[in-house]
Amino acid sequence: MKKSSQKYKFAAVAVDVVVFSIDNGELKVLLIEMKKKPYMGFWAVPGGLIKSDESLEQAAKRQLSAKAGLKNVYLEQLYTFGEVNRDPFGRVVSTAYFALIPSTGIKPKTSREYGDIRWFGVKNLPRLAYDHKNVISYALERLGAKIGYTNIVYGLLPREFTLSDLQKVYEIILSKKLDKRNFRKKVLSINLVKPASAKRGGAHRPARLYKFVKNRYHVVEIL
Amino acid sequence: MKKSSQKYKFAAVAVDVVVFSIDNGELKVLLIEMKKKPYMGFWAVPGGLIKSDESLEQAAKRQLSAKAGLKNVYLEQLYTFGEVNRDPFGRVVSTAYFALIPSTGIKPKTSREYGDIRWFGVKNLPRLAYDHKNVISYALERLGAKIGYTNIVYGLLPREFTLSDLQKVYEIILSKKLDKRNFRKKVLSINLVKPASAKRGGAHRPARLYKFVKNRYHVVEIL
DNA sequence: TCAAAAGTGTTCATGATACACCCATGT
DNA sequence: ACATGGGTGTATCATGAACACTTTTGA
Repeated sequence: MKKSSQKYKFAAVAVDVVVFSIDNGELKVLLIEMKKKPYMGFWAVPGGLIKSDESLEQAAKRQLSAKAGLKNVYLEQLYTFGEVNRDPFGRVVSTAYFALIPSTGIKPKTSREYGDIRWFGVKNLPRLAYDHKNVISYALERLGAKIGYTNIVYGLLPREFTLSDLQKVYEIILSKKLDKRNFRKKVLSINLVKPASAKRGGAHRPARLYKFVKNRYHVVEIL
Repeated sequence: MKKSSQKYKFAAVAVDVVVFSIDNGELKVLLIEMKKKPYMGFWAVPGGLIKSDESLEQAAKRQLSAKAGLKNVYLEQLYTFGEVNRDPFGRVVSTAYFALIPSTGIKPKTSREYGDIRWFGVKNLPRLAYDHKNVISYALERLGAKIGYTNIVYGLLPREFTLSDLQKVYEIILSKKLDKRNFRKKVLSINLVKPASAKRGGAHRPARLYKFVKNRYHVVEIL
C-alpha cells in the first residue's frame, strides 16, 4: 500500500508506555511533545523502537527510565497495535504498556530530542499523535477494571498512606464517591493492607498509616 | 547476543493463534506438527510472519483460514511475546490470539508445508515447540476468566443449542460441575439467550432450543 | 415399563448497601 | 471554641448456594 510499508521485510517493533500517576486529586498521564513533522506540536505517550537484544518489557522499562527517570514501577502489557497505517513513518507494530507511579517523585526528564514533557489530567488531554488517543483510553479502561479485582493501586501510592488516601485513589479513578465505612470495612477484611508504625499529623486529627501487605501484583476482590 | 538477532534492523513480527473448540466433551486445541529441525516432531499452534500490508488481526485471520479453513470466528488478542531468544530462527516478536470455534465444522487443512494437523485435548498436550506451552496456558487462563463475565461462549456453540449444551461448555472449561437449576435461573435472567423455534428430539425428552441474543462480544455478568 | 435427560422453586447464608454521629487535633 | 478530616456499627436488601422430584420421550 504505502511505499514505506513495503520497504522492510519485517515491520519495526516499538513500545509505548502510558504512565499514570495521581497528583493534586487528578489522574494524570505523562506526555511528550513531538518535534518532527507530521505531528509537530502534538503530544505522544513515551515510546520508541526496541533494540535487537532487549525484550519488549525491557524496552518499556528503558523508556520509563529514559523519559521519566523511573525504576521499579508497576508495569503491565496492555495491547499490541498492528494496523498497517498507524504510523506515517512506515510499518510499525507497537506494543503498549501501562505503568503506575506514586504521586511523589514525579520527575520527567526533558531531553534535546523531544520538546516538552509534562503531565496532563486524563480529562484534559491535548492533541495526541498517532493512535495514542485510543491507546490512552484503552489503558484507562483497563486500569478502571483492574483496580476492582487486583491490588495494583499499590503502584500509585507511597509506601505509607492513610485509608482516606487509598479511598481517594479509587474515587478518582472510578470518578465516583464511595462510602467511607463500607470502603474501610472491605479493605480491612481482605488482607490488602496492614497498619504501619506511626500516625500522620495534619492540621487535624492524625490518621493511622497503612502499607500494602504485598507490593507485587496479585488478585483480590476489592470492589 | 545471538548472531541471528543482530541480523535485522527490525525484529520479525509473527502471529500465533490458539484455536479452541469443544468436541466429545473435551476442550481441544488445534496443533500443527513441525517438520523443520530444532523442533521436528514437536507441535505448535498455527502461526506465521505477518505480511507488510496486513494488520496483526488480518494475519491471524489468514492463519485461521489457511490452516483450518475457518472464517467468522471469535478472535481476541491475547498477549505479545517479546523475549529475545524465544525463537531459534532469529528475533521474532509474536502476538498471540485466541479463537473459539463451534464443535461442528472442524475441518483442519493439511498442507505439504507442515506435517500433521490435529486436535488435542488441553489436558493431554503433546511436546510443544517454542514457548507455546506458555501461550496455551495463558489462553486457557483468559478463556476461563472471560466466560464468567462476557458472552464469548457463543463462539463455541452452534447457532442453536440447549441449555444443557451451554452448561456443559461451562463445566468443561471450568472443570467443575454446576448446579442445573441455578445455572438456568442465572442464564435466563440476563438476556443472554432467547428461545429458538423448535425443540430437539433425542432418545429422551426433547429439549427446548435457544440461540444467543447477540452473536457479538459483549460484557455480561454470568457466573 | 424403563432408562435418560429435561424441567422446575424454595430456603438459607452471605455479602453489599445505606446511613449519622463522636473524636482528636491545630489554630 | 471551632473547623477539619478521622474513625466507627447496625439494619436492610439482594444475590449466590444448596437441594429433589416430576415430566417427557424412545426403546
